[in-house]
Amino acid sequence: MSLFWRKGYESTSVQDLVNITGINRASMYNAFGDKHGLFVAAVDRYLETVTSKRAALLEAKGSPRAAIEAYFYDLLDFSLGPGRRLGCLLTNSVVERGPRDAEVDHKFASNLQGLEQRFIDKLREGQSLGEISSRQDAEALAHFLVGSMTGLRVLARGGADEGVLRDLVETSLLVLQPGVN
Amino acid sequence: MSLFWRKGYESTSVQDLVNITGINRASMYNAFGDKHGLFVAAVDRYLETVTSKRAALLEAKGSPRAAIEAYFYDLLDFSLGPGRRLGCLLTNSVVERGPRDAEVDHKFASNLQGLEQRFIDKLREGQSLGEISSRQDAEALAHFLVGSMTGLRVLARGGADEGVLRDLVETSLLVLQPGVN
DNA sequence: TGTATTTTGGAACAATCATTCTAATTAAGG
DNA sequence: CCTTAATTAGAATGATTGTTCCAAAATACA
Repeated sequence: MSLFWRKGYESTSVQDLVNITGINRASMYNAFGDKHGLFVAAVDRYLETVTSKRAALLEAKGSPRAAIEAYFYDLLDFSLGPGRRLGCLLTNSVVERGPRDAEVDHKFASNLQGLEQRFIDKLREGQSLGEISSRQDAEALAHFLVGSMTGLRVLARGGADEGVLRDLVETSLLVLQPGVN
Repeated sequence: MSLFWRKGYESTSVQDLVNITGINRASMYNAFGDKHGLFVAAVDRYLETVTSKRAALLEAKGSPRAAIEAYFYDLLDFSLGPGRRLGCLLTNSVVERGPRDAEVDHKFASNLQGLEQRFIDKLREGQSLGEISSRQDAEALAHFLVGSMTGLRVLARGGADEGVLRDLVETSLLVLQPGVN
């Protein structure tokens, strides 16, 4: 998973994977079928561990807006960590392989849709509490947040300065602030 | 350029390039040195043609906010075109190769910085005219716009629905709207 | 303990990779 | 037209790719 995350699919050879895991080549093929099968398994593991842990922040009781903010700041902190400017494995994969890998394409779409739905729920909740702006409907805001998050991940991988990422997060969250309707 | 745009660097073989261009292998190596040299030339050409043409929209006289809006809607239209869900060649390249390709990394950073500066200029202008919000300084807004734009490009490549991209653009532009300070 | 099943090391595979070479052909310049 | 340079076709290079195979070692299970 780490290797695919860092180097992408094509640039990671089966030999690289054998070297870093210490697992025998034959065992790998026996367990995962082929390189692509192992790759898909790595992406799944990524989603189960890294991504879904952060998504849990969106389920927190209490202020919906605080939950969304916690989500974004957690992502920001992670994106800034040393040696962690890797972006998102799934996002990287869809950029590299999306058009030619239906499985990756589908995972990306469904993962994003799932997140979007969580956003929508929290946004609606926040709107009815009056702590989130109702200038736009929850769907539009959720689409906006998904786009902003995607930009954050890619800019992080691109090596953008901390200030850029921070401004992006802060300004995006400002959109949620209720003002004059 | 088209091939690298569509398939990325690693998945595009020199043989593919020979086939599609009709140029002899030896001539290519004579002109560009190696595959990477040709790739860099393709990225440069992309920036000169595709990207800089859109950047020119930001130089338009008249309303600065309208110029920024024109820029984003032009990008949106292009991103939605049939067979055009390719994202941005430079962004795709930095995702695939950034960490291991200093040249691509540098091009990405300097290109983004150039765009950011154009945004800043227009934003300042708009702020002094009162047609752009002064709740945040121009730098923060520019960083936000750069991030939003990056998200748009990546989501487009990921095959996101038109509505998602449109909401992302509209909501991002709404941030510029002056409200109560 | 004895049998069945996995795992291992490592060779072998054909295909493809980027790159270089040679020799023939075409184009350019005066 | 003649010479020099550039371009071509295509073979050849050695390295690396993903994948398979085989016999030996290790493990699991009864």
